[in-house]
Amino acid sequence: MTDDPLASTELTFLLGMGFQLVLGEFVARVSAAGYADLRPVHGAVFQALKRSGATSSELAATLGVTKQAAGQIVDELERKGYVRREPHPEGGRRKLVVLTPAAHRHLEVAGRILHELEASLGDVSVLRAELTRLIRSLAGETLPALRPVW
Amino acid sequence: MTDDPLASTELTFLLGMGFQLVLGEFVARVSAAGYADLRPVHGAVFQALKRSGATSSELAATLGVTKQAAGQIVDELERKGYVRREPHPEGGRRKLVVLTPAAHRHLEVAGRILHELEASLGDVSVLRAELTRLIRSLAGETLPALRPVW
DNA sequence: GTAGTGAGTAAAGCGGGTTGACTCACCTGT
DNA sequence: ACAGGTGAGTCAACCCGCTTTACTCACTAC
Repeated sequence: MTDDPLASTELTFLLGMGFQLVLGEFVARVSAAGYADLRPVHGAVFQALKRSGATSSELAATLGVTKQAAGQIVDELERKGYVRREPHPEGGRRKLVVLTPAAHRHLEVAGRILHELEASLGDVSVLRAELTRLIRSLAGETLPALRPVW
Repeated sequence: MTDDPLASTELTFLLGMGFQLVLGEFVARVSAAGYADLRPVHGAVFQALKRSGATSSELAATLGVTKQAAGQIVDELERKGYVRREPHPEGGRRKLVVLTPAAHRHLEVAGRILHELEASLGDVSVLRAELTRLIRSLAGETLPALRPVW
């Protein structure tokens, strides 16, 4: 017990493995809930758009990718019925990308799954506090985009 | 302070962001130390081979990729002078991939950087314990391969 | 010997991004 | 009024790292 190999494993690997396991479990449950056509990056898109939408260039900045890549993701989500491109209220060539009701339903399901998952892990309040401290000490005030990392 | 936005952030995102930040800092320091030609997966290869080498098929299993992908990685590291293919002592078509002195030097540098990085983060013993608990509860005894996730 | 097994390799394909070039709507200065 | 600049969007080409498919070859078992 005291010689658990994890005790001598680098912190970096512990973080990576923890993230990989939690994310894998989340993706599996979301997929089982009928969303096998969505990748984690699509969840990030939904989060970014859920308040009042955004242009795809704004979305690109949030996701930390080029605007072309963001455009491709929006194309795909539009084909699948999760977003629509509307004329932008401020005009120009801008288009406002907004979520459809299907996307809002997905957000509810994904949120529920995330909370169930977190609850099944026991008391994670200490872990949350420690991670928060770690993130603040490395990133300072401004949090970077969580790049698609899978 | 009590309304830190991170307090209401999903645990999954906290893990991902922590991992991304720590890994990014590690990669930046390793790169600055003269190893800009190496990706994290190469570090995983070095770890897997450092004791007594392995065949590329064994390496593939460790990394969680196909044997062709492992072969390509070995090709690249061989070109860069970090590994050699030797005849395998047990014969067959097997080849034993072993590290060159350059790779061992890299392992020393990377190890030192990891420990400096961890030390600069203050007391991470609680974080380590919590992560260990999380990983055990999701993965059980057998730890999965840490897939290249960047 | 002949058939099977398993390591290694060659080639093509693919997913998800980037780079570069372009169009078009709207400023802005003169 | 209109010439030039600016920024959003999009098309096309490319690239990287991995997978899939198909094969060659060394050895083993019958």
